[in-house]
Amino acid sequence: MTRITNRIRRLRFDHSEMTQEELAQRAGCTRQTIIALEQGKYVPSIELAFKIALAFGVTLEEVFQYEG
Amino acid sequence: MTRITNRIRRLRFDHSEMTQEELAQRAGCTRQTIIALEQGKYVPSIELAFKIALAFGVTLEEVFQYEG
DNA sequence: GCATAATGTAAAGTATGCAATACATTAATT
DNA sequence: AATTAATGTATTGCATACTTTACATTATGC
Repeated sequence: MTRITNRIRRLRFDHSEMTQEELAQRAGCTRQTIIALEQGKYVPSIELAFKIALAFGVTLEEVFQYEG
Repeated sequence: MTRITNRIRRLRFDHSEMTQEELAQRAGCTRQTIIALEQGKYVPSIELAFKIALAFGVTLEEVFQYEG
């Protein structure tokens, strides 16, 4: 019932097809976490959300959206 | 060891001294959660962070900062 | 066909966000 | 001084983010 969506998978491919592994390393989390996030299995903490946005060089809102 | 800070308390006073109770109601959480957040006792979920930003009418980054 | 890279699935354990409840303290007003 | 509003402290409990480890599947290239 969360209202948070993300564009991680799309952003990965927009960024020269960055692999899940590489994104995980850049964001300082495990590959499993990236997989789960892409599949919408859970919503990241704010800290991880910021790190992922940083890994892509975009703002948090460009990666994660709140569907009010 | 989290690197997340917030400006909730300042924003409350910038918004006609909104009380913790009123902010809690607008954000859909309890007053205890607002208190704990202001005291830096924990970091909110992304969902709550978005709701708080909405309550103030600002972006998430204007409320929460990642100290890289 | 085989090797390798990329992605996916599964399960167990730790840490913590947040609610809920109850009580204490500090203004501010009359 | 007494009342009320605002803020703070403390505790219990549940849900879930995230890690770790291990194994399975699906490309892609030689």
